[in-house]
Amino acid sequence: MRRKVTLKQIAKELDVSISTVSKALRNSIEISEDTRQKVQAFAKLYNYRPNNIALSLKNRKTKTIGIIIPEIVHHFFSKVITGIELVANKRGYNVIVGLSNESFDKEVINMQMLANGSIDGFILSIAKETLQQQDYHHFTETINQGMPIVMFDRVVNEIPCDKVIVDDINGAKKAVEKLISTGCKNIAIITTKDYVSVGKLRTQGYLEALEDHKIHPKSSLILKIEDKLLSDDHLDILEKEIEQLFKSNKSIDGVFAVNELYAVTAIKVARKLGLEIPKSLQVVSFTDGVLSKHSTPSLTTVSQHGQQIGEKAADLLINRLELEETDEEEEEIYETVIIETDLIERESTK
Amino acid sequence: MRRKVTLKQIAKELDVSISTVSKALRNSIEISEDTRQKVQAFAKLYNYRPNNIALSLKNRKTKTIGIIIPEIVHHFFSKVITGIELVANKRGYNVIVGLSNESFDKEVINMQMLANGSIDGFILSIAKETLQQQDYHHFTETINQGMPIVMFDRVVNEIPCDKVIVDDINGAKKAVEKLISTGCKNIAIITTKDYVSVGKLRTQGYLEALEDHKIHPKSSLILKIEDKLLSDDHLDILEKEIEQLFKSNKSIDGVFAVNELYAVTAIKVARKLGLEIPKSLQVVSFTDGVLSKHSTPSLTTVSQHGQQIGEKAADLLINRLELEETDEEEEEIYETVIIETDLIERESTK
DNA sequence: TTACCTAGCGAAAACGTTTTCGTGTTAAGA
DNA sequence: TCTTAACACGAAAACGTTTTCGCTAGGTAA
Repeated sequence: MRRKVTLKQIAKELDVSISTVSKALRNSIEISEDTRQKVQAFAKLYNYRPNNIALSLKNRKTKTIGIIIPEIVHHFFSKVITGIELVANKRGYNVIVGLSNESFDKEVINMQMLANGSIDGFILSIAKETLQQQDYHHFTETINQGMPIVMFDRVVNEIPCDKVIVDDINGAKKAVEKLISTGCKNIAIITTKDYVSVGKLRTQGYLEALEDHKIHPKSSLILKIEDKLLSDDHLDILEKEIEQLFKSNKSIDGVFAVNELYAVTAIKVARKLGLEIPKSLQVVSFTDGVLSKHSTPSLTTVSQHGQQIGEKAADLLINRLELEETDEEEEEIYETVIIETDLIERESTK
Repeated sequence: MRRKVTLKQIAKELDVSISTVSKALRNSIEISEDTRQKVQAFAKLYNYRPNNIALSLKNRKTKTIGIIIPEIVHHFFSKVITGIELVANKRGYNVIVGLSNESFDKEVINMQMLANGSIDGFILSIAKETLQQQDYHHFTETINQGMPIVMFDRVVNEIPCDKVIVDDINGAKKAVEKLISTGCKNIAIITTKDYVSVGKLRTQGYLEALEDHKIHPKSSLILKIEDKLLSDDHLDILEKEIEQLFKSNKSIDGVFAVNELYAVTAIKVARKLGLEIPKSLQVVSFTDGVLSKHSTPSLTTVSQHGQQIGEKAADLLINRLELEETDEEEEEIYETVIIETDLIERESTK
């Protein structure tokens, strides 16, 4: 087992100085053709590669991006990571992942672990607990220390940083309009409590779509689920709540669910109640994940283009990192990119 | 914007030496109570944190684990990452993720990027292309340079490293035995071509289960799918193949699918052909993902405990890293941990 | 008084690079 | 022969730590 070879070892072996080796490997004109060849041959033989850590220390940058997301076992977030990784790698960066698990403390700790030199900047989506507590000091501190952040999906406006968001309102509008245009008169929404920003926005889109078509929203058709129910353990509670919704509103002919799970659960319940889909009940969901595509009936859904979001976020971050490099005057102008959604029509609507 | 403060700056500010500051912060007895308090107060005020990169360089270890997986938009792999991240964080390590995208080249490049000092060891699952080409030099080279590897799920025996694998054979046996015990007489398997190691093993389990029950396997009931069809674009081809299987074998009353997608697709096709599930056709799948749980009917499935695999892999790797540290004599004894599967019974079987 | 100990601190090396700034040798020009 | 310039290379600093080893001043023991 031979350890990784260093410049020093090569220098010693060839009886030249470290500087000479370094220069020879970088094809400096200062070094004679002879020496250069000798060094390069030797380096190749021993498979020399510069030590990244030493380079990071010297250059004061790591060429690594830190990602903090609430969870990874989630179609949308893993798609985003795929996108980030794609452009990061293309542009010579690595990606280091921290999971907040929707917890404020873990988010803070994870950011501290990474902010001490391990990475050049963050791409993150805020934990639910953080959104609830509205404590964002760890973000501002990080930014104040000169480390740029790009937020995606779950963002807060008061933080000065680039952001990549989904057009939740319009996405929801598209979904509801689809239901309206196919003849639904009583459209229910299954959404989350308002502190989940995306839930709130999608609810808003739902209301706007109804308003645009002169339909008066009924509060009995708006079901707000306590978000913790997303965890699988509470699936039965979720089912009960939805069943209650259907039973007390027999006239429902369309459902807009703000995520896949709510949608498939709604379908499951509806079937149990003898409703036929899409004939007597149409369903549209948000988030185009594996469930939408492969459940029966497959779901008409609003696609958020997670990968594209990741790609954009990575580009924004790296652009800013490399701009700082040349122009020490950083402009404090931050961008908010909105990624448009698409409505993907499948079997759950007419 | 104030940049991160360093020992040097604190030293200058307080008019002491760098060594004194360092020692004071680490509560060395060499430093007087007075100085210690002064330094610690100052450090706290300016929120001093040691620079990770400098520590990594000095200690010759990064406290970071490199993960290379074929893809991340996949329930099993993201579960594994969750597990790795969990114990890594608990034990003071970070996690850096590389995606091979099932490509040999990307696997090699990713490993090279990380192996140059960025990480202390790898946890990985081999890309399909690598398995096909059977070129494993990048693994042996990494190991020869003194960097430990832990492989999980898709492993090759000839590489000297710790491994964490699923008991695919027994998992498949459990699945098939479930079908047999509920009265199935003609059990088909939908699997992958043999170069995918896990597909091969699950097929083997299927055959063994049949044999154990004196059932003669029929080659017409074994459908081997070209694995590239897993990508969504080829869904229709997959459907056609399965339809063909059912049509030419009307007597099939049980299906064992080696992954969720094959299973739900089989169910879809079966329904189209008028088969009732689980009454006239029972289905068991491998991999307990989101589809199994939430599709209708929900799937009886073999759970691989991805998170547990991740946790175990991380523990194995970190144990080895910290063993190297104390005892320079590394024992070249590698462990292969087998994680048992569980059969989770749901609606797709009787 | 001499010798010695100890508390408290600083200098310097080391981790592996890159880069700036010498410096010595040789050959060409005057 | 002397000056100068090009050439080829080396020394050293810097990135931010930790740690070993010395050093000094003051105190204690003989």
